[in-house]
Amino acid sequence: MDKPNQLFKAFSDETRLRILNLLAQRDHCVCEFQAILRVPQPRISRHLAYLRRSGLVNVSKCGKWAMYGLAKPRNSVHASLLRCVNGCFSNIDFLQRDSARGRKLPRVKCQ
Amino acid sequence: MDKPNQLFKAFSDETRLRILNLLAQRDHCVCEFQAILRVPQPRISRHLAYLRRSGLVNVSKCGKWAMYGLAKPRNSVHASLLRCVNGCFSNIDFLQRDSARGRKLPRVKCQ
DNA sequence: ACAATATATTCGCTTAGGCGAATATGTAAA
DNA sequence: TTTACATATTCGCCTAAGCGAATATATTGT
Repeated sequence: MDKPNQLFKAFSDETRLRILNLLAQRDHCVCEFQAILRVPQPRISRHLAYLRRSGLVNVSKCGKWAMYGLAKPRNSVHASLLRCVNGCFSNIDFLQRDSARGRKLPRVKCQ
Repeated sequence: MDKPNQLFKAFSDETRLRILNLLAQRDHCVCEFQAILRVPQPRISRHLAYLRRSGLVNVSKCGKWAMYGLAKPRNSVHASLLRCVNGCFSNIDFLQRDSARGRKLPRVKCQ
């Protein structure tokens, strides 16, 4: 497997774009995504599962939280898409609003 | 409209990736795509229509041929994706094989 | 033990979009 | 004008994947 178009498909949903954009800032748990994105929790978990299957994020359990972070790029398309997250996403209004909300969110105390 | 995830969706199909990759080299008509990609013609026309709707390519009629070319980027995501076409696609084997076939194809005489 | 919190998964439904086969249309060459 | 070529579109079918609602499971605090 590992067809290049699969990675683009992972970027082709708005909720997933918003998640990836937030993860460019720092790792987040599901409940933080809930607070920032204001969408139902099953929807967030569903898309996180999709991103995990695509190899774009990884999870680490930490007490009762599941911390999600961006995975290291495994090929050039992956790397290129990550550069897009960190670069051109700053021109997209609703993603920047998410980032702003993310910055003023208190961290979950983990460990 | 013009949601950023729509552009990624346009990249999320293999046939469309192959078309975009070939267009990075030069403009092509449908029959050239047929010769290079070796897939049925309606499939090519279908995906070209999709790419046109997405604002990624434009057509110009030229005698009995329809010449397709990459559209000028309209925003930063679009520009970023075009950079990916010209950059990281060179690491993808089947796309490079397409490009090679494209290079040795005789041009259609138009005008 | 119980309640609250955090997360994942299943269900049934609905839509987008992929496909090949067939067909329609437009242009040019004979 | 008939024929061949180039392209687009329609059809019916099928799968991927989106959604909310409900529910299951795990962990922690009381």
